[in-house]
Amino acid sequence: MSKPTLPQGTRDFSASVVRKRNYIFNTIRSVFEVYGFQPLETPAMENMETLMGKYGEEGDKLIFKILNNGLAEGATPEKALEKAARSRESFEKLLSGKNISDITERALRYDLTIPFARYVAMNHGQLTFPFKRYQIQPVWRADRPQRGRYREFYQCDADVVGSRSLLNEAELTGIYATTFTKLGVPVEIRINSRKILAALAELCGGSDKMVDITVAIDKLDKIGLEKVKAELAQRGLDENQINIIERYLLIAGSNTEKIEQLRALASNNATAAQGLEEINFVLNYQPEDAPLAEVVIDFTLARGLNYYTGIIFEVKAKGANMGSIGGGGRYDDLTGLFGVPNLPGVGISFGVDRIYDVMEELNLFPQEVEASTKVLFFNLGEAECAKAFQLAQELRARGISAELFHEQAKFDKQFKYAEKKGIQYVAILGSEELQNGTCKIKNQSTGEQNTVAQADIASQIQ
RNA sequence: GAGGGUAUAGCUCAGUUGGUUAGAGCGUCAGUUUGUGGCACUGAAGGCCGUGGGUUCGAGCCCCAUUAUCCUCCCCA
Repeated sequence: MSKPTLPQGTRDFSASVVRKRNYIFNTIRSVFEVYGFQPLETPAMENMETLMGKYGEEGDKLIFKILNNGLAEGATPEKALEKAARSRESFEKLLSGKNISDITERALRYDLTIPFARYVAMNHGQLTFPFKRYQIQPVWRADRPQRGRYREFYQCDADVVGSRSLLNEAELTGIYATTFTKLGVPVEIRINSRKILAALAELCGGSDKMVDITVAIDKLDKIGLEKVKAELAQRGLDENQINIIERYLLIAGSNTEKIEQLRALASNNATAAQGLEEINFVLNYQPEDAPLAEVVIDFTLARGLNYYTGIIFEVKAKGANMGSIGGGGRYDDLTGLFGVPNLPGVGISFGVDRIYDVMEELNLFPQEVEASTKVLFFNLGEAECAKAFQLAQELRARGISAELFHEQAKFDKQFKYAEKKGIQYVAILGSEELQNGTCKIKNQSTGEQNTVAQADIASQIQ
């Protein structure tokens, strides 16, 4: 019998990790709530056709598919054989990349946006627009695990659907800013507009080149200007076009400086002007009570998902070696994919698992997040134990977490248990205290110890 | 999908040109110590050296394969 293992890229979470993760979830959820978003949950699995083709060619490969049941079963042996034969045929088709619904018709959720779009398309008659929902659930991707990348991870999404107002973008920026400030994580919220990228493509003489251009410039941080230029040339852009892109990529400085430089470069392009207007609007609504979040323009920001049409977001933690910890943007017609056209939307996503890793790396979790049991009653004899049990119950009734040591044991052992579990107070109730109706309360961190009346224990440990 | 590293005690890791009975620190358990923990000391338990082949008189060490895991690229949260 070999040791049991976990599927690649999945994890168990022990008590302290769960507590810290919940701290992040609760912080994000509370911000979503105060901005007026409503919760939604969708199933772990969706129909295959709901997901396929929504994330690009690469994305389809990363979707976890669920094998159909009963691939070789039937009411009679003959039918079972027939079914098995059909399954074999379908499997051949699957291998050659054709119709696969005979083999797999369900798949695990890949993100929260597409299931949300599916939900809105199914329920648009009942919803009040603009519809603001948030969703905190795990998603699954058949990616190769590595640092900051898991096969099962949580996303926390907030989307507004049914409104073209840029106020939504401003509010979502505010959600990012307040959440990361509450969590104590210094971040850069990078924004750009797909319209700016479209304008760049227009300036280079072909909107059809937009994908080529964005794919190449998105790599600027990683491979450098020269290699980006080489890649552009390889993708069929001429010297003049590459020249314009180079000037575009060299835009730098403060937000206002960047805007000026872009204006100079794209002075008479209407699409660029629209994009700049969007960016300006969002910048003018920067929240003032969120000092840890800095909103910066990043004209090289492109983002892969091809359904974005307006403002796009990406969040990077400052001082941590980690990819983006959040992202999102505006999509003009997401539900169109599901037969309900003309419903625009905009949304953002938090990557909790990466936020956790960053907070762990930068040591940002407040100590009290890990607090468990508040007080441990020592077990010092039969009668003492009975009294301690009663006192523990009284504390529990008042919402104070209390434990009674499970057996009579030496002080040493009971103290060590309290220490290891990080229990803040121990309550010592021995024969003497039992007789006097008192109890000794010791603060584990300071070593301070007081004898108090049994009725006063709760107030003593608050 | 492409490339690289690692695999030895519960955990982190040593292990000499290939040579007798594979080590350390931490952790665990027990004792010093049955009314005051964290410290110290003493002792104990705990290993098919990832798995399968091969080379050799002899393999934890060399070779091949395989699996797992970590990292990089692609892409992403």
